[in-house]
Amino acid sequence: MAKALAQAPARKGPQTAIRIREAALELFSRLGFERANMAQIAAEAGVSQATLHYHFEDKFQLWRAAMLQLRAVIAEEERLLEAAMDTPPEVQLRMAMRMFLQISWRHPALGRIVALEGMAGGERLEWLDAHLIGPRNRRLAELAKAAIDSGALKPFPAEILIITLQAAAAGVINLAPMMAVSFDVDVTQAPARAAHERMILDALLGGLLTDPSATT
Amino acid sequence: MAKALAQAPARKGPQTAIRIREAALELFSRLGFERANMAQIAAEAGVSQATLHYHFEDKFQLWRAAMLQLRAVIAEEERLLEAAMDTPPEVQLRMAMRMFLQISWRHPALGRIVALEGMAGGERLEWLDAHLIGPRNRRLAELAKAAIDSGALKPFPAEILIITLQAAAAGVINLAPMMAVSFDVDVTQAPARAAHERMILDALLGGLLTDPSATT
DNA sequence: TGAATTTCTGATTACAAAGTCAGGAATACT
DNA sequence: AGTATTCCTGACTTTGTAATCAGAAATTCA
Repeated sequence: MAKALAQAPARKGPQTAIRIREAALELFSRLGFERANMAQIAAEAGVSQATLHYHFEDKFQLWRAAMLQLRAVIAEEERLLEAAMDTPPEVQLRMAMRMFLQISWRHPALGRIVALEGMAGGERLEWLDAHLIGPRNRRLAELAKAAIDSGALKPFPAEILIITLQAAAAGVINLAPMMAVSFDVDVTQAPARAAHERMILDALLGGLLTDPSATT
Repeated sequence: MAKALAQAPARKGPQTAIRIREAALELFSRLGFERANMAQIAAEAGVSQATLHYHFEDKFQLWRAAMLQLRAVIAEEERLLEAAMDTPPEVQLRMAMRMFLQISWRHPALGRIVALEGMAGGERLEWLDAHLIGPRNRRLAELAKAAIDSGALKPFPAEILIITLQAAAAGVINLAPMMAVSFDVDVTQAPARAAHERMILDALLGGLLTDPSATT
């Protein structure tokens, strides 16, 4: 009966595919690839499990399709960064981190996916590197290198610096369940988010700069 | 035949239980709870799968037993911290972070487990909070609060600060597979580790202090 | 209208992985 | 020696889950 209502257009194709991808993204990011199961995703999307296999060949392909949803987000970030190409690298880096924070709060799935697959290794990480995170990581590392060469950033290995900054920024967001259990703190509240952003951008990034007052 | 050698004492009980726990810890931490399977763990430990169920009731209990192996490590850290109770809180915090880094490099399992379960939530996180990470987290947060009250640390929310610092420190270690794929960098090499430690303790922690030169 | 196409589903299959159990082998106890 | 106990195993059962498939329902097109 609920079905009859939603099923008014029998060829509701693209719409259901989108719902499936959204449900898949949510569950994959919250639970990881193995723990998220097709039945759950189907239920979340309001379709039968067989429908998943009609739209997507197998679980891995569904996962990739869900990941590609995130590309639009990344693309937007890249567009904004391009527009600031002529500013000094340390300013670009700060902008990039600010965008990373905004994106991470708006799309916590991204950070969780990267953390999950980035720890595990394997074919899904290879795929992520090629399609989502690799180009971005390498560009940020170049930015850090440029900032180090110009003397604005302290001379730490650029790759380690970039990953550490991102891990610091995403940590509190990814570990929200632990923050709730250990501290009974809800970090999704606006005040917590604002403090978090200041801490990352001013204190931590500031500690990496040779002259913290320069970009503030 | 290899069995006959190792099996000299037929009641090799405790020894095999230990081997099982070690294998379980390694696999659980590398793959997470679901991806690690009993057959793998049994093979790694050199026993049959049924033996796992002889020593441990089920998979969850085996997981808990493996986690308890890590308690000794944590306990050592706590002991060292107790000995420094009379130093200023910001110095204690720096010590704690230095120990956290050492422990994380020596036992990468810990950080991976915390990241995996801390993102997912659920009964395993509750258990970890009660038995492994909760008391430690809360003590570090108290330390941070004290350092903030004394004016040594910038006034960010202590809980967020502590988790961010740990996430920053563990990030590069946990994400070693991603560092390898994205940058072709092996962060387990000594130079990378030394740079990482300086970055966390001096630059990042320094950025959180009101007077970075105080504890260096 | 009626055939063809697209979208979706219930029922089923295939398989992997957790968990059970009867019994064998070594050792300890008397 | 003989019995009991501990430790371990191969074979089996059960369960959870991905994947398949024949066909139903809706829609489009001729």
